[in-house]
Amino acid sequence: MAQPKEKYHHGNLRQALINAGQQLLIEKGIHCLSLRETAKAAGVSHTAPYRHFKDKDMLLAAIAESGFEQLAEALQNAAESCADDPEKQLTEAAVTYVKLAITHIEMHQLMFGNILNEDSMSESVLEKKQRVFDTLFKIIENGQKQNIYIEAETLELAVAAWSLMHGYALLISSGQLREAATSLMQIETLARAVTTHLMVGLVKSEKFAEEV
Amino acid sequence: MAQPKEKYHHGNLRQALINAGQQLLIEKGIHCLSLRETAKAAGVSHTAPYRHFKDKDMLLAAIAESGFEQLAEALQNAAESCADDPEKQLTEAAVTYVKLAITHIEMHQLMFGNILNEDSMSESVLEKKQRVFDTLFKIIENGQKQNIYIEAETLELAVAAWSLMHGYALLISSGQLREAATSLMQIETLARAVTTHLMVGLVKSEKFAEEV
DNA sequence: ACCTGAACACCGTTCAAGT
DNA sequence: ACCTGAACACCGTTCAAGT
Repeated sequence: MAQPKEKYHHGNLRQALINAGQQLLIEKGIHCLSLRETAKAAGVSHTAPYRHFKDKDMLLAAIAESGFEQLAEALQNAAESCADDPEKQLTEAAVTYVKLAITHIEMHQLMFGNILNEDSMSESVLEKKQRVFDTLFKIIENGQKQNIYIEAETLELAVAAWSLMHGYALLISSGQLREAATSLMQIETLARAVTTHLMVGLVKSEKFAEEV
Repeated sequence: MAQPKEKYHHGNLRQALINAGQQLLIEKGIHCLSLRETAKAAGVSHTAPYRHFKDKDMLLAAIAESGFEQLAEALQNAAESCADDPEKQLTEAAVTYVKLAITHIEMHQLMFGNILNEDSMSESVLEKKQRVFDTLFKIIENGQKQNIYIEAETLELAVAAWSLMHGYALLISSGQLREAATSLMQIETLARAVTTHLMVGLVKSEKFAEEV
């Protein structure tokens, strides 16, 4: 009785394939994740997945779905842990984003590495992906309401913040910043520094005082 | 006489393979670029490339090399076009970076999409890659010398700037910002806005005046 | 030295066939 | 309905063999 979806020989082959695929992704990397091996790991023939996914991309998107969910939730938690301090909210969100990205490099690459085609994402995947950006957007919006952030377009500020943390995470995870930061602690410290630079700006404020 | 490297039936099979590969990369995308097709396009058997490249990754790295070179040069030109104005230098570098990334999406993805293994890059590739970051670093350094940018670690500021433009370019090229900007003009406008936000900061400067 | 062709162990996908 | 096995057209890589 338990679950309503008792099937052929799996309780739920769809979910079993997603789990097996996620496991393989973590263990062997995105470029060694094959449909055939995923099916084998789930104990079915290599054509069985086609009962549940139109093609390989659809399986990958389904695997990424839980990643988007997890990321949105982590950002949400980070934001809620310091709801009274918008600046800290943004810093913590950035650190959370970067940490999650580099501790789940393969998953992050699947999610944001241009591997998934937007067309091969179901509505529920797109919705979860959107939630990631929405969380960030709300942090900025909140900071503007509390009169901490400048009154520019919220979207512009959110894109700036997202670009910064996303770019930083990718530069780290692709090894481009190996000379600047290697240990997890250095990476986090640099992440905080970089986020602060965005909040405070690169240009000397005295200069603006002069100009204005 | 011309070139010293007159070979079997190609003047220079190595270069012919790089060119053919680059062509295929642009036409069909990184995931449809195969060694076998590249060899075929260059008019040799599918095993001939192994005379010139240890494996497929080495061929890909060689293709990316010219991309790094081109990018470093474009950034250099952008910087030189306004050597007297550090703020403009950074904005123009960012716009140049983003433009090049999105007009050569496939190449940019090969260069920065975590496809190439650092280990499978020759010294000359690594050196050209480094030049990209160096150009950016020098723009910041120059701005600091001219007393325009704050006196923090140059490396931190350069990483912030690079993260921002890199993240923005990748978010654009992977379609994550389709709702925020679609046309090339919108993309450029948003790039300028985002770069300005980094330079000026998200946090209201009055707030700092109060605090200090 | 430089290139080829056959061979190997993999892919993703399709399709007729089985229960 | 759900799954299988053979088949197809691709991969990257190795290796003995050709000139």
